[in-house]
Amino acid sequence: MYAIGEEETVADAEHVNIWTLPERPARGPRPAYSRAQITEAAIRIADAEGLEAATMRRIAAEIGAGAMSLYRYVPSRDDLIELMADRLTGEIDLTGVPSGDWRADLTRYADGLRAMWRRHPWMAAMRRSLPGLGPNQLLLIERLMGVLDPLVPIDENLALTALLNGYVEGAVREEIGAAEELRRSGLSEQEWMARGQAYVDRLVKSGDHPILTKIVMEARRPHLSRDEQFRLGVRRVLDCVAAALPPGA
Amino acid sequence: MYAIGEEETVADAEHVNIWTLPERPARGPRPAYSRAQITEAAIRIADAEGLEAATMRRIAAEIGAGAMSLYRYVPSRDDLIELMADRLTGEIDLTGVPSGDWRADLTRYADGLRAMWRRHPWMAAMRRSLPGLGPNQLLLIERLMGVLDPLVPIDENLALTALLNGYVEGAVREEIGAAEELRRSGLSEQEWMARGQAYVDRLVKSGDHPILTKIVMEARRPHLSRDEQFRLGVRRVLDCVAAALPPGA
DNA sequence: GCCAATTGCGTACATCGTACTCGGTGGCCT
DNA sequence: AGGCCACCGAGTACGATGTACGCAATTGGC
Repeated sequence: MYAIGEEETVADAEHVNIWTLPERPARGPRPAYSRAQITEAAIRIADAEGLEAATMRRIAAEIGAGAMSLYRYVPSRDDLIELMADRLTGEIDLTGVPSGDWRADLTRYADGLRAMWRRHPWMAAMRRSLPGLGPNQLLLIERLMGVLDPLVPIDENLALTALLNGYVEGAVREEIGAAEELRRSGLSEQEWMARGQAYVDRLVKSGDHPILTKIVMEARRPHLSRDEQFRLGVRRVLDCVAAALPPGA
Repeated sequence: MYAIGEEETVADAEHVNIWTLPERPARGPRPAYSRAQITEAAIRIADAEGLEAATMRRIAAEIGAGAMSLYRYVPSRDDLIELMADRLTGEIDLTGVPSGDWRADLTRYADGLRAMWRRHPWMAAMRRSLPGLGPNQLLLIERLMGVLDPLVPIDENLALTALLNGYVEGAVREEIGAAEELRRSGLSEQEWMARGQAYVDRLVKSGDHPILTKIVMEARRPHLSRDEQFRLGVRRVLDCVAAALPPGA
C-alpha cells in the first residue's frame, strides 16, 4: 500500500485485530512490561478514577514506563480498552456452565455480570456496538449460549440472551447511575445534590409531572435490598424465557 | 465561592443544570444564533459522521459562527449533547399515549424508539447512566410510564419499562452494530471484511467454537425482515409484562 | 444619548492520542 | 567469537480537542 520506514509500529497490514497480533516477537531484547501488566494498570486507574482518567501517559506512569513505551505492546488506546473489556469478562466465572439446569446457569451469569459491572462501573457505560471477540469473551459466548443451545434454535437463543443482558444492564445502570454521574461531574456531593435536587424538587412542586413525582417519592422510600430486587427481576426475565422454550424443558 | 472577573460565562453558580439555564437574557445585542439551531447542526453532523465528529469548532463552522461563539449559548459540550439527546427524544411521537390499550401503546413506543435510534445510530451508543430531564424527556416519562401506572405500583412499572428499553436497545444495537463499527473504524468495507472476517473464519475453522459457528452461519442465512423480527421480540417482552400485571388488565 | 450588559470571536493553553526517531541491547547466524 | 540487526524504552513533536480570557462592537433601558 504505502512504503514503510526502516521500522514499523506493532501493527502491520495483516495484523490489525488485537487478537491476531502476537504479543511477543521472536528476536530482540526482553520486553520490560507486558500486555497483561498494562491492562491491569489501566483497569486499576479506570476503577479508581473513571475510564477517561486512564490516559496513555497515566497508565505508563502507573507501571513506571515512558508514555510511548506502551505502543510497543498495544497498537492504540482503543485496542487497549478492548483488552480491558476482555480481561473483565474473564471475571465472570462460568466454570461448569452449561450444567443442565438452565435457570441456575442463567441466574449465575446474571449475578456474575452484575457483580463485575459493580466492581468496574466505567465498564457499564462503555458499551460497544458489537461484542468483543477476545479469548474470555469467546469462552463466555460458548458457555452462556451453550445453556439454551440444546433447547432453542440459535436465533431464539440470541434474542433471549439479549433480553437477559438488557435487563441486567438496565438494572446495574440504575444502581450505579447516581454515583457515576456524581463522579463524572467532579462535583462534591453537596453541590451535586443542590443542583440536581433543586431542579427535580421544582419539577415535583410544579405538579405537572405526577409520574416523576411518584418515582422520586419511591426513591426515598426504604427498599428491598438491592440484591433481592435484582434477583426478583432476573426471575421475571427467566419466566419470560421459559415461556419461549419448548414445553417440558 | 470565588471572585468573578469583570465578565462571566453563561453558567453561574446557581444555574448549572442546562434545563434551568435561560437561553436569552434581557439586554444586549440580539443573538445571531440559538440553542435550537446549534443543537440541530450538531445532530446533523453526528448523523453523518458520528458523535466524535461533532466538535465545537465543526459545529460552529456548520452554522457559520466562530468556535467560541457557541459558549454564549451552551455551557459545555456535554451540555450540548444533553440538548441533542432531548431533542432526539422529541422525535418519538407519543401523542395520545396513554390511550387505554397498554399493548398498543408500548408497541408504539418500542417502534418509535427503534426508528429514532436507527436514524441516529450514534445515540444508541451514547448511553448515560441516568436519564436526562429535558422537556421532551420529561414528557416521555410521563406518557410512557403513564401507560402502566394505573395497573402496577411504580417500582414494578420502572422494572417493566426498563425491561422493554433493554430489549429495544439490544435489538437496535444488533441491527446497527456492524455498520457503526465499520464507520467508527474508518476502514473501507473491503478492509474491514478482510480483517474481521478473516479472524472469525479462523475461529470457525478451528472447531473450538461451535456456538460462534452457529451464530455466524445464522447471520449468513436469509432472515425474516428486520421489522418482523423486532415485532416478534417486542411481543414476547409484552407477554412477559402481561404476566406481571394483575389478572384481567 | 449614554451606560452597562451582552454579543461574536480571536488568541492561548492544557491535555489528549500517537508518529517519528534515537541510542542501546541481546539473540541469532556465521 | 563476533557482528548484524530486530527489537527495546523513551524523548520530542504534531495536530486536534475543549474551553478560559479578553476585546471591540452592538443595543436596550434610562
